[in-house]
This record gives sequence, structure tokens and C-alpha cells, in this order.
Amino acid sequence: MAGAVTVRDVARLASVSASTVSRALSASDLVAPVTRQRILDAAQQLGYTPNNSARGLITGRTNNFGLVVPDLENPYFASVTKGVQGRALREGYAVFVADSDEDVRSEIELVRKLASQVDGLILCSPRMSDEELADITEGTTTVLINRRLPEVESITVDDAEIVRQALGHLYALGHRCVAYAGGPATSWSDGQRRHGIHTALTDLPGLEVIEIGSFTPVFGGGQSAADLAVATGASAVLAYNDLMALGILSRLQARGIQVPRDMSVVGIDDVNAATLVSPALTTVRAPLRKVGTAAVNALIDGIRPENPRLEPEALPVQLIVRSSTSVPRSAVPLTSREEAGPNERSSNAHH
Amino acid sequence: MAGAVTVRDVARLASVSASTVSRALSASDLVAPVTRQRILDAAQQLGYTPNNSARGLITGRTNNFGLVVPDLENPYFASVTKGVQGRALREGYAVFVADSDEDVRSEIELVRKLASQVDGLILCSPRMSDEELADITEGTTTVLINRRLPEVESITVDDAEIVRQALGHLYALGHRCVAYAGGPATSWSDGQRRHGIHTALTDLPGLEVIEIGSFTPVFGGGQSAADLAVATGASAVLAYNDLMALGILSRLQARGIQVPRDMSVVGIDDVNAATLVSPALTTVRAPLRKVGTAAVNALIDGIRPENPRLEPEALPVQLIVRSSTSVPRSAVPLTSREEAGPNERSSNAHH
DNA sequence: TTGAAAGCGCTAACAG
DNA sequence: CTGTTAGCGCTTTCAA
Repeated sequence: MAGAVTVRDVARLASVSASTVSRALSASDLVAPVTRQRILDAAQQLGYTPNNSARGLITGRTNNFGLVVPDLENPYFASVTKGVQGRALREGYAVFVADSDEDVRSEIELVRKLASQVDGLILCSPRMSDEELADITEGTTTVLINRRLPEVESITVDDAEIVRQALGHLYALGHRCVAYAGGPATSWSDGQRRHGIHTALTDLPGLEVIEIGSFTPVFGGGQSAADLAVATGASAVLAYNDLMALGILSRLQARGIQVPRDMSVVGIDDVNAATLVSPALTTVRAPLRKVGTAAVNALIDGIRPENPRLEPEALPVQLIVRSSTSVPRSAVPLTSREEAGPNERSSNAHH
Repeated sequence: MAGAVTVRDVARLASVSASTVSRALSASDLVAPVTRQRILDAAQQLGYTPNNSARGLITGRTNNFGLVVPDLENPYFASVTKGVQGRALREGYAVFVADSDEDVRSEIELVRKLASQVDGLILCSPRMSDEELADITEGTTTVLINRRLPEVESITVDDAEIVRQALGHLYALGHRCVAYAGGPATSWSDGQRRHGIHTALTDLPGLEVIEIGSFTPVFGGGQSAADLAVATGASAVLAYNDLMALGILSRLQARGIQVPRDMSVVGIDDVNAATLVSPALTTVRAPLRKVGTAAVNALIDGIRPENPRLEPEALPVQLIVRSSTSVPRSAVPLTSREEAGPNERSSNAHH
């Protein structure tokens, strides 16, 4: 297609054999510098481009990666994709991106289709079951994002720390009753976060966290969650992610409930849109692009284990304070504290 | 990698020759139904997956497409990518996605890298010059998005109609002085839109459109544009795209200028984020995903010209009225009455 | 340091 | 309808 020019053409022009051309182009130190230069010039002159199919056929490697995400329009995955993309490219890999549209069946299909033509696969929070996942990744170097599975490499963020920082922030502002609007019940991250809440509570005496349910982790889910959050009487709400938090913000505004005066809102991720709204969203930033780059690094380590580039187990996060949080309306002035009994109320069990 | 099982293995198990297996898997009607079934069963049983490299080597086709976009985190391109993705997949193509990070050099590099391993390339508003573009697409089936170039297939939206609808809407509300916050001067679309403004004006007597400059087509660009728009005394502002409109909204709010009471704002594209803010953004929807699918269709037509799937020259658009536009403050009530002088440029400029 | 030869897995003539 | 043969463009032994 692109270039009908082959190694043989280059070889002829450079007066060497095809194999020498091949060597000059890959294992460059196996050929005499002069010859090598001559070959390079010839290749340049002819506009030679190696045929990936032929190369792949014999080496068994494609220099391609595959990435499967549930929804490219979700800014979370857009950022991760961007991270994967950039890093892969810098390492000489092109990447297939596939959008499963949040659907398990197409997810499986995509993995099948891609697995055969990549050196490694990055699966971003796939919906499929552990068994399907284990089954389908068999024989392909795979890295999971935001999900752990024995035997499979994975990249996650520090969910416990996310919750700790979010809750710590609200606690410091004086909030003592916080609603948690959770993500999908099947979500691995959501599980981690709910667990993190319980851990965090031991350090935050007097804090009560009310779990108001599981929601689809998008704008609409947040809108539904908002009313429930209000109904609990909480002075602040922590959402499973920014998209939900944005939905909460929107619904609250629609009801005339002022943020942060009447209700503080905290998101998770620090998606771009978090700064597009007003009040700008206070959130715990997850290093989304870095998640992507780390996944690529892990993949490369899996393929070429020589010089592994180490990554932390769970990527660090950071609270970003913006305008959607403040001291609660009912706050006790800092000077004369101690109103609610210390360590009195603790988290209610999830219903 | 994935399956070391080859056509020969399948052939052996099905007691046929390799070529029959090959035929059964592609030109299915060239082989006896019984044989075919036997082969399919054998393939299934062995977990056979065709080797794309080998197939590509001989057929010269890869069944892959490439897509180059400036920024995956920009929701505009995210949507286009999603469209490309979905359609390509349905047609049996996997797609390489490459993010050029708005950089010409990497754009060129990406095209080079991808061109050799795809059947077609979709280039989304590339920054490179016409010459570079023409040069680089030489020999590769290419479809351009939002840019026209002789000899190269392209998909665009109806920019003139976008402007007509946006301006028509504002005009109908009673606005007579509108600021246009343009996109990059080098942008093909922006040129079309400015041209569209002049055309539209002939149908909208008494309307004045003030072009306030060229801005980077993102949130920050909108923020800068906002103050200029206010300074013109216009009662409404049309932005080059939604991201800019969102920036304008934000800056206006920060200055205490109420939207839409003091100033109406109209965006273009109807990106997801347009509904995330309040007031929700009035905008002219461009069929972003459809742009992607149309590009894929065009690519397929270019590759297999047998049964072309026709697409309109420029994709249709639609005004979406939300809450960021209203009658201008100084509007003349429809009933009659003269409040401000005719042909006024009543403004609420704050300096 | 280089060349000759072999073959990766598949498909496309061409016979049968 | 099916088998045989040949070869896509490249890399990689193995000799020289």
C-alpha cells in the first residue's frame, strides 16, 4: 500500500543483501558503520517503510497495544486514554483504543478481536466477571486498571487515601454528618472506598457517614443522589466521582439549595469539568493520565522484564480545595468547640 | 502469541487442506456446507484465531484504521473518536487512536507511524499545512475532518447553518448586537463561520455582529473573550465552541454579570459539558459522533468503492435552546411600545 | 562483517 | 468443490 519499496529494493541500491539491510535497521551494531550508513541513506532515499505485517509475522511481536475503556466520552477514561497513548507512543507502540459502551458483551468481543494483534492489553474497569476476565486474558499480557485480580498485573489509585482526605477536609471544616453517594455496587473502586470510609472513621471522632446508596457514576446518577443526600440532613456530601458530584451540584442548585452555604459537595478524580462549573468543585485528584502511563509501563515490564520500571502499588492522590466546600451552616465557632459528644455517633451500617 | 494454532492444525483436524480452511473462513460460499461446518467446528475446538500479520502480509489489507486527533481530553474529539470507534468496529475494523497533543510535529510523526499499518486514516483538524498534509497523505486512503483540501475526502459540518441558527435565535429573542468570539485564526471552521456570519446578516436586518478576536478554543480562551464581549456593549455573545462558551459563562459569573439576564451566551457543538453547568448552555448541536461515523463510511467507500454509502456534503446541525439565552434586558416588548431608541446599542457595559 | 537459504501463517492462482 | 503450489516481506539461523 503505502510504500511498495521493500528491503530488497534498499539492498539493491546499497549493494548489499536483504539480510544486511534488515540488520542495519534493527540490530544496528552487527553491521559495519560505513555499510550501515549507506543502507540508511538508501532507505531514506527510497522512502522505505518496513512492512509491519511481515515483521510481525516473523518476530511474533506487533509493537501495538490495545486499550479497552467503557466510555470515551467520560472524561475520566479520556484522560486515562490520553496517558496510555502518550506513553505508548514514546515507547514506540501504537495503540488500539476500543470503547465498549459500558457493555460486557462487546467488551469481551473487543478483547478477543484485539488480543490477536497486540503485544499487550490494558483493560479499564471492565464489567465482565472475574472468570470471564481470567479466561479472556489467558495468553495475552494484560494490565487491569482499577481492578485487582490474582495473577494479573493492575494499576489502581489509593482509594483509602482518597476517602481519608475528602472526609478529613470536611471534618476539619466542621462537618460531622456526611452523606456518601456511592458508585455501582459491582465497582471494585466503590468497594474500596466504602471500606476506606470505615477505616477513616476511626481517626475522625464524632463523624457520621451515611451511605445513601449506589448510583450510576455519571451526571444523572448524581442528580438522583442529591435529594437523598438532602433528606439525610447531612451538611456535606461526598460523591463516588466528579461526574456524580456535578450532578449533585446541579440538582441542589435547581432546588435552591446553595452550595457550599447549605451543603458542601466533594467529588473524586478531578476531571477537567470540575473547574468548568461554579462553584468549582472541591475534589480529590486521582492522577488519571499517570494511571495510563503506569499501565503502559507495567505492560512493557511484562513483555521485556529486563529493566523493570517500578511503580507504586497504588498511585497517590491529592485533595484539591475549590469552592464547593465550606464550613457548615451550623458550625460551631472554632473557639468554643465541643458540642456534639466526642466519639458519640459512629457510622451507620449500610442498609 | 495468543494461539499457536494455525490453519494447518485446523486443516488436519478437519481432514482438509489449508486452503480449504482459508476459504471456509473468508469466502464461505466457495466451500461445501458440510465441509465448511466441519472446519468451523475444528477451528472452534482448537480455539483457532487467524494471524493478522500473515493475513495482512498477503492481502495487503490490515482491517485497521487510524485516527489522529489533537486532544482526547477535549470532549469534542472524544465524541468524534467514539463515533469513529463504534462504526469502525461494526464494520470489522479496529482503530488506532493517536493524540497529537495539538502539536504539528507529533502529528506528522503519528501519521507516518500509522500509515504503514492501516487501510485508512482519519485526520481530525490537523494543524499541519496544506502541503505537509497533501504530502503525508499521499498513498494512504485518508479522510479529513473539519477541513477541506482538494483531492482528499473530508467530512464537515454545516458551519454556515450553525451560525445562521445561532444568530437567528438571538435575533428572534430581540438581540440586535451580538459579539462573536472566534476560534484560532488558522482554523478552517472558524473561517467558514465568519463567512457564515456575513451571509446570515443579510437575512437579519438591523443585526450587528462584532467580531472580538481569535481565541484558543478552550475554556481559558472563553474566559479572556468574556471581558471583550462585555466591553462591546453587545447583549449576547456567540462563541466559536462550547468550551469557550463555558469559559465565557464562568468569567461573566465571576464578574457578577448574570446570564442570561445581562448577557446571553450561545455555544457551538453541544458537548456533554454544556448541560453540566448552570445556566445550561444554549448551543448549536453538531452531530459529533456522526462526524466520526461518516468519516469511517467515507473511508470504507474509498477502500471498497462497490457500494458507497452516501453522506451529505456537510452534516446537518440543530439549535438546542437551554437557559443561557433570553430576551435582552433592553428588549422591546413584542406587543409594541418603544422603550429604547430604534437601532440602539443598549448595553450594560461595566466600564 | 556479510550472504544464502529457509520459513513465519496465510491466501491466491491454477489445476484437478 | 478441493488440493497443490507458490510467495507476500521480513528476520534469522548458518556458513563463509
